[in-house]
Amino acid sequence: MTDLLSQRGDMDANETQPNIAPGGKRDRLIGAAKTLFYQRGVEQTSLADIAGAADIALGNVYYHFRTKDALVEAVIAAHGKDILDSLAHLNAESDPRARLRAYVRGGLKHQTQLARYGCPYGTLCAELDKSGGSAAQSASTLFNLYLEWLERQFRELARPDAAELALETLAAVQGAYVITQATHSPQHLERQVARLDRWLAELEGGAA
Amino acid sequence: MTDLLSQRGDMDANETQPNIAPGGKRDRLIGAAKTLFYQRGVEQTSLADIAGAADIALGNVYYHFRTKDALVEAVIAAHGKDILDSLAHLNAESDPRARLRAYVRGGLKHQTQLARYGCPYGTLCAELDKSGGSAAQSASTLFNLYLEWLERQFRELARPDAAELALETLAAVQGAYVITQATHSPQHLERQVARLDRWLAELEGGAA
DNA sequence: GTCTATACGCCGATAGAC
DNA sequence: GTCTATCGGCGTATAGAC
Repeated sequence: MTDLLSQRGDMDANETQPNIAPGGKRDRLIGAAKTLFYQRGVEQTSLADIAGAADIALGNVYYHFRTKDALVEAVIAAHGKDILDSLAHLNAESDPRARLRAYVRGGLKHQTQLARYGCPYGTLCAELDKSGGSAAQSASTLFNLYLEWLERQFRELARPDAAELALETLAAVQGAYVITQATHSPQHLERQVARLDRWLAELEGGAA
Repeated sequence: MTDLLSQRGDMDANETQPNIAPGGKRDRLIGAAKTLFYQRGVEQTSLADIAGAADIALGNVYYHFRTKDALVEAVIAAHGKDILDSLAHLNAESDPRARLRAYVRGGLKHQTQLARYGCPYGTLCAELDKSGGSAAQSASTLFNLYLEWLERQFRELARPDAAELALETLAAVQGAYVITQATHSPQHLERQVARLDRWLAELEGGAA
């Protein structure tokens, strides 16, 4: 999980400088794959679909990624970067309680997508886990990014049970996403988010 | 959702009495499919896998189910029956609070499986939802069975917010399952279940 | 009803021209 | 680096003997 974000896939094989420009193509492939994997699932998305969405010839995909699995890993790494970016954004909030409340309310921004396709990370983890490949382990690290951040916030609230609260919070959010997708009801998400926001607002714990 | 459990698949086409014996073969196919769909996912499970696990020739599968989708629907119906059975079992508890607590503790019986493959119904719903087929709608009815039962229990506890509490409970349980699978940690499930059990024990509400 | 054999299409991956 | 063409394998579904 340490070098999850520093790795650039599997390009730098043995050449000193394979290509200076990181190339829009590689990023376009990852972006298209990220979207399609999320909407249709990994197994239901063919490399031809991804290449088409990224306007790249099918055979050329293999220049950037040796196998489909390598592309999956790159998408996971891109998700990790997205998560770190959003957490950095949350850190701009004034105090830990405000950060936590902004975190749970953040799901409302993707209400429609969540109701259709569920949580991008949760559903990806669940699918890869059943496939049994090595990518499952990489995907589970995405949750750890959230857990560590959550635990830090609760510690700053001087809560001795910070680790417990972090798990409880993540579980509550994930549960809300699951029933939101299953029922296709964005209203359910609003209700659960409002409840969690209230819970955090009333949670005991002084600022550090 | 009404006739989810009464349908027997798509056998009774136009024959008066196609076959008296419901046949162990059909049930064996459904049982094998239920297990494999759960462990590997629907898309990753081929009909050859299922036929092999059920000791039935591949071509013969199509005598019992016109398409793979029909088999998926039959598995969903079987899940519905399992759920109703387990709920009927819970109804043997003396009072609604005891029934609710027995429900959340029930997950501990499948701790190992949950840590490996997640919730059988939740992961199935999530996968089918992305595939876009008609089976997704059928799968979502499984959650409704739980929601209706949960709401009934909270109503018997004289809670005016019974529907809200039902959603909250189901979301909490599903969230616990998601992080249990993602972290492969049965201990996390124990922790969350214990917390929910305590919450239910201390929840205000008199017996009806 | 149950089986074997096979049609047909799609997908991951490769070869090789440019 | 990028493209076209294609191989090999697998999966759903069907045909037809028994």
